[in-house]
Amino acid sequence: MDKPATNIETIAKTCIAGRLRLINRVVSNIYDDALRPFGLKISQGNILIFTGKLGVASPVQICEHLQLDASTLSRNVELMRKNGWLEEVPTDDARSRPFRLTEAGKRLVESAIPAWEKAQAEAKELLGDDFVSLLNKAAKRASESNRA
Amino acid sequence: MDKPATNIETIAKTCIAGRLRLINRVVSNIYDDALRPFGLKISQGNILIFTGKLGVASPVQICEHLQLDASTLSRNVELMRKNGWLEEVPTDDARSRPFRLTEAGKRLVESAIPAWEKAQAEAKELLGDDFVSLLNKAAKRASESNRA
DNA sequence: CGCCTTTATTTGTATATACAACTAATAAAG
DNA sequence: CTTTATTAGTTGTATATACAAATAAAGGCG
Repeated sequence: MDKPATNIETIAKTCIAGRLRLINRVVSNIYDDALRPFGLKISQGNILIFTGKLGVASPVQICEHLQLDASTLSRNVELMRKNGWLEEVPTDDARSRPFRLTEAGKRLVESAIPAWEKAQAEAKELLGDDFVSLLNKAAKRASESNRA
Repeated sequence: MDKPATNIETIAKTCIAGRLRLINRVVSNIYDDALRPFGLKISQGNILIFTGKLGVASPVQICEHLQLDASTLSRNVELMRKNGWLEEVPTDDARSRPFRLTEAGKRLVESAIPAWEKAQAEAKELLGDDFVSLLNKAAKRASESNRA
């Protein structure tokens, strides 16, 4: 046993991506279930939240913060624009297409907060406090990683 | 300040789902990059790994282990079957459609192990040892959660 | 000013994901 | 043994995601 050969068993038991993806599915489903009455999914919710925080957001800003591919965001924003939750903001740089929450978008976010709280509590209960505590640091590192 | 009103700032800073999704994107990209030379994505890789572990796997088994929707798995298995990595196994219960790795599937998994190891090391480095240590427990809980 | 590079976004294409509805087959009830 | 309920998968539809390529507008340089 000089070299501990990595085998299928080992990967099945230790793969970080596999575990993360599994947890991500379960947790995203918790939030999606809670937000369904509002016609909102957590994927879009997080974009709305960050947009609200920024006031006026450019796609490139959101993509950096959330580590989203630009093409992914583009389509997601388009859907939320059609839903009346986001609106474009005029700008001098014609390459950029910044946007902000509409009034309807703000009302949506406000009204969904109790559902978010419920999902958040359920997720915390499921994953355990210690894990959740470490999420912040890990997410910060991931958010700042520059692998492009 | 009787009731600490949850506001947009709070959600932006604390949403478990948002953080998990972000980490999941970054980490999945690490593995997908590493596995790209093999025409394999980590989403499929994990299904192959679990199939290999089980020997013969039924869709419902994989879905339970990985907390995947049956329709998701169905399409994913179909792709890997077309790629020659999975093959159907005859069964007496005509409702079930179990499958196993083909020889090519086994070879693929074996050949991709060094790339997986590289990605695994990179992910560990990025997320931190303490976080990775807690992943096991959290994933186990998520895997056993029964929210259907 | 005109060319070249960089930056910001969109479009084409493919996989991942889930929900709802459907099909088919076994199991359970009577 | 027939009817009903349960179980296993697939298909329709919609969003999420990323990569590659295309578009378009600034910015920099000679």
